[in-house]
Amino acid sequence: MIPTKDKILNTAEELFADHGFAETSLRMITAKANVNLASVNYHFGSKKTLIQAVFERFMQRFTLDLGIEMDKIEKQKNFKVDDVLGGLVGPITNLDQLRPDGSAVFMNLLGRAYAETQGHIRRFAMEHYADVLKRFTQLLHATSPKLLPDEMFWRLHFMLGSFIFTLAGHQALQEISESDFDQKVSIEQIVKRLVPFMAAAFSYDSTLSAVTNP
Amino acid sequence: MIPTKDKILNTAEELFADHGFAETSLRMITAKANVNLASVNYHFGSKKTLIQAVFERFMQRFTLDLGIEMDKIEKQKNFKVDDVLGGLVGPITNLDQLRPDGSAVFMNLLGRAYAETQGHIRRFAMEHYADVLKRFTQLLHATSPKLLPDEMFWRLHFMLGSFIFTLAGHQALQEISESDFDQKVSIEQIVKRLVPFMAAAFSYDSTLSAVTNP
DNA sequence: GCATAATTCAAACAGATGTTTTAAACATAC
DNA sequence: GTATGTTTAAAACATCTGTTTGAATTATGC
Repeated sequence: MIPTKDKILNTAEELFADHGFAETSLRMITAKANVNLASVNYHFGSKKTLIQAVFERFMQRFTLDLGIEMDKIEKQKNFKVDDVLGGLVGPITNLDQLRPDGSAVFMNLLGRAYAETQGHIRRFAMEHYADVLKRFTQLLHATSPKLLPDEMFWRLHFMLGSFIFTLAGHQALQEISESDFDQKVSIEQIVKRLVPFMAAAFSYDSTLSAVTNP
Repeated sequence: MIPTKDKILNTAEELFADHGFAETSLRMITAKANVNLASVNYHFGSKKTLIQAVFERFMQRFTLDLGIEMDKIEKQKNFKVDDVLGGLVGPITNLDQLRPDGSAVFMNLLGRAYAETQGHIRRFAMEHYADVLKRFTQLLHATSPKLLPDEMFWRLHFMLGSFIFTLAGHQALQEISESDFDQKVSIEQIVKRLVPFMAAAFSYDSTLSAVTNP
């Protein structure tokens, strides 16, 4: 028998990813999970903290795996941008073994969290991501030490946008890809396409403006 | 005296951008706009159509300007990726003359619309953007005719993600930039930094994998 | 100036929301 | 087996939501 607390988390996770936070009511969750309405407030205190709890499960696993991946990269002597960005593939796809379709669900949640109103999820997530993101930034910077800090900052967020946006909306993109090109793509394949694309952007030299065409 | 309909549109626009659609109630709008609650349903029918009306004002101007920009580029004989992407700068910044902080507001709305639940705004927007986006795609493809259609598709959406995500969250980024680097940046400056970055990504050749480092 | 239409207004509507309450059921320990 | 603490249950709570109503007001055309 699955504990009530877990039943709530599992169902909330699914519904949040599908419909968003504001659009998912506690009654929708408790009805689908077959638990009492009051149990959410009993176990989690409020809806807000339930949302954070849903995030926490994913983040723990993700940041753990990402940290390990960073360690590996750090030990390499001549790692490149592609290596650092490629380090994201594992931690993302590993979420699928945390739960069926885990990576997809997490990316949906992430996208929604970023568009969130008061940004309380964003703030909450940033606290947990802070150290990992810092290591990630440092490794990236090590591959392109010539880049000025402010340029680093912007490029990092440009990339972040592409990642979150693409993966949060991957369902729609997958459907289009299948109907237009007969290509059924997984999240892993999307990320693997995205990595060299962003790596090329990241390692371009802004001192030579782009006049290097034949 | 500003017509009630416009008062509603102006205030709704501001609140939607600041707080999101679901989190902005008609009572918040009508109170701030100093109009009667019922006037929203009288003038717009429903909240849903009000949201669309808010979008429409921006989209008309944006697509118009973007079309003009495309015409110019099309007439050049040897336009490059940077030229096509650079064509976005004008139409975006022009929104500031449509209304104070217009580009910022519009980008906020766009970001929120993309995270929207049922995607009714997304669908609505896509209908209006369809032809412009198609021209945009064609011009981009013309700069890199070797790219296979599916690779084109993905790169286009990777870029779209970077643009929308960055510009939708520009306020936070601007604040960080100012506190960390003492650099006060405008949306125009962000876009102008983003364009060569994405251009470099877009024009990278995936047949030669990235081994072209010194 | 009058009739007609368009707009504004206050009030109420019906329903959904998160949260709290109080009692019942359950589990655990002694 | 009784006492204690934990969990579930049904119901009510207060509040907020978008929308509708019907009368009052204002503007428009003649």
